Amino acid sequence: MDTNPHQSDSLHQSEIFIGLTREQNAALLKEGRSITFQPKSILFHQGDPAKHCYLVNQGRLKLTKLNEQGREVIIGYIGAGELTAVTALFKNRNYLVTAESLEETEVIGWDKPKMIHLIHQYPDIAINLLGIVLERIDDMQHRYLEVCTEYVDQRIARSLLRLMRRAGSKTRDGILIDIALSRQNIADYSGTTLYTVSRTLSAWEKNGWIKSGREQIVITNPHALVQFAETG
Amino acid sequence: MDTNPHQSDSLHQSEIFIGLTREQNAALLKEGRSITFQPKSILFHQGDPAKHCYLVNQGRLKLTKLNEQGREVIIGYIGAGELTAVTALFKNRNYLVTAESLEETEVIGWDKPKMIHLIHQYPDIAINLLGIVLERIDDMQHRYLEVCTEYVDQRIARSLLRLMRRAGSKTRDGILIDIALSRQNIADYSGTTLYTVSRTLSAWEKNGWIKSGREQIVITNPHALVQFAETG
DNA sequence: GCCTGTCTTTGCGCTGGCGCAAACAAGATG
DNA sequence: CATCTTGTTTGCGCCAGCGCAAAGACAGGC
Repeated sequence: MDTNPHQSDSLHQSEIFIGLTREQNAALLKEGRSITFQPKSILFHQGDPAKHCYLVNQGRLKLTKLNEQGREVIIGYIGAGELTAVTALFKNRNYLVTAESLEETEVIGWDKPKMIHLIHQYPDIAINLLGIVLERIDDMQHRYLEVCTEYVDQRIARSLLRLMRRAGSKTRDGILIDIALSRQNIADYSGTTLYTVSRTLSAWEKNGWIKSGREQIVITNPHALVQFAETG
Repeated sequence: MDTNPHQSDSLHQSEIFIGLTREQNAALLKEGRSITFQPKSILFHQGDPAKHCYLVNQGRLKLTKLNEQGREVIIGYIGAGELTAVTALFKNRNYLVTAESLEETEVIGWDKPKMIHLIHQYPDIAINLLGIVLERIDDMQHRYLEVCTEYVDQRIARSLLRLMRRAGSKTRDGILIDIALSRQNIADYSGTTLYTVSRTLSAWEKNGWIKSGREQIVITNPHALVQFAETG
């Protein structure tokens, strides 16, 4: 599937459209190209020449990064209304991360010349992009600080809380993180190992702070987790 | 000192001016406000309401970030032609880091309304800002990956190499890092402790890779350091 | 309903790196 | 030149967290 996107879905909620008129909005969408990916597809690999920037319209992406030895970390999970690979639009570079769809995922892609042209017409787009990119810096700086200064289990708590805020849905038991998350995934997102994650979650389950299953986390006591994340 | 900046110095070298005409360039400078700080002055504190974005014209700034317990990391060092606190222009937020001058430092500051106005006139400014900010994301993502996956001494090697590229000056013995750097500073920049840095540097000095003194590092064998950083 | 593959748990031993303490070095000050 | 302050080195003990290994749990396919 590979069509022209039209004004629909949850698109208008994205930060990239803030302050744009209906016409500007439509022009932006018209220049983009809608693509739908099956679950577990790779949108792009870290190191490939960066051609397109993507807005997620529906579904969810996992962004990962490898070092020279092949060790992996998860940079983030992004969902509807969020952008990735903005680098492709402004630098002649390779993708900095690998993007993989978790579910069936629809994205809108723009290439560099089109977006540069659009920005010259509607500078508000650039301002919105700056807002989005600055948000990511904030996130990365925080997580960098945390991994440098805090204990592993604090960081695991912070990871769960972050994922809860992005993808939490209320259930009878507590707040379910609506992403299939293995212990390994949580480890890669927290800068630790699956063993340590498993031990830590077991302890929290005994405390009654969470309920966990196979690739599933329900947070039953967010307040306790916040407290723990901040004080250790 | 607090005057109107004029076209001089090394200003034109900054990424923010790329592709601007002489007039646009002048307009941008005209809206900014030049301020000179004595060594070891605080430009702004993390947590203060973010009012101004700064371009360093001369001198050098240290950017640091604290966590809830007061543990500190160094986010980076920036010199002439580089920007900080771009957040101030696009988010109604507080400063994410603390900025301190190392030497006597001249900066140009812009506030939000002026810069937004300028961008609407000259969208290329926004494109340049995006390039700058994306560069920082790249840096933070790399360092995040490194602190999650690599050994301390690899990270110390990478820190020295980064600082060498930013502030290295060739001398008879090797490449001198032209910043007063204590072991503590290197530790805060690498996510470790001053003791570990000291031990590691001692070992490298024995290997003949570096020569170090009080708050001073000369890299005598950069290639060996690169090799070590990548393979451990 | 059984089998297979993936995910999770937990015991156990090990080690990378932390951090105290104490001695030493190098500028700064007067 | 003597003193003071601030930075550096290194020995030593310790522990947070890693990672193997082996067993257990769960889900999906046929």
